[in-house]
Amino acid sequence: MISPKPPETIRRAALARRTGCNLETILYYEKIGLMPDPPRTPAGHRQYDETHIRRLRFILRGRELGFSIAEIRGLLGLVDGGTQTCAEVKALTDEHLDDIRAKIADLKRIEKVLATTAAQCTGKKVPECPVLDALAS
Amino acid sequence: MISPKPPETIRRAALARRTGCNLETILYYEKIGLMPDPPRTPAGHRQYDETHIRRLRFILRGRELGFSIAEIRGLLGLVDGGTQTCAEVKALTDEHLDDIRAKIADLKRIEKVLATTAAQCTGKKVPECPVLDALAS
DNA sequence: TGTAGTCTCTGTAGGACCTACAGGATCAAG
DNA sequence: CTTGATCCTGTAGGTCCTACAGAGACTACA
Repeated sequence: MISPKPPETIRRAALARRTGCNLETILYYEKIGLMPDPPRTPAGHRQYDETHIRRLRFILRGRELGFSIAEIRGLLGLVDGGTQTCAEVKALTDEHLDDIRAKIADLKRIEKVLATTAAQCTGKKVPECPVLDALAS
Repeated sequence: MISPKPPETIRRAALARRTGCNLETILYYEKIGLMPDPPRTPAGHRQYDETHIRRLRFILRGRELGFSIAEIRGLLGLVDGGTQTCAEVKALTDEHLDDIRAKIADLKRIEKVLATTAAQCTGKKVPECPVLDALAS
């Protein structure tokens, strides 16, 4: 009898390729506890699956968006631990929401300015650029 | 005769307070060339003005939004240097625009998920959290 | 004018978050 | 069974700050 669904594991290099993550960073995230210790082959090679891919993508995107490791740990904690009370989760979530909405607002301001700048680009010199004003206020 | 407008300078600690920046980080940004060498008092103390405040706020917010020092340098270069051609500025700007729009999209996805999560918080246990799914796809 | 308190300077060391490499074992294809 | 890619552990390095040390300067108030 053939086992109906072999677990479909990938190794570290494949995980790196599929997420765009640096090879070594995967080890680092494991060391600091952001990524779980994965199962190993008898020879000690790490075996990852879909859940690892999703988790790593989340971490990477979070970092790109300016969340600290601690903040990502917090967000992941909302997923991992069923141990928190609902009130705690709500407080944490609301905090993150405020932060995220502020970031969206800022990015939109930059976007608008850059789009305007790009639109003014018609072969002349750089206009008196209002980029700073947009963000510094 | 009184000089009609004294230049209104502030010192480093005041700049730090008004921007939320760490005191030492100001020196660091000066060292790496993100902030200009400001004028000094006869005794060598740095004198900052409004333009420094605006520039520093821009840098800080940029960092919070996940831009690297190099990227911020690029954005500031759009302001500082009148030396680039318009085509170069446009290419740079468009690149940044793509990045920024991707970030906005991601943040909106997280926002939606978190808002949903928060809304489900009614005193029960943590729901099967779809946070990962929202970002990892 | 003294003197306390806050500020400034330069320099260097340390922390957070990766990233690269060394030296050796393992694996998959031909 | 060899070859080249991949894996392991460990450690050293890079970026981006952050903190502190030790000495000097500025401000306010008695």
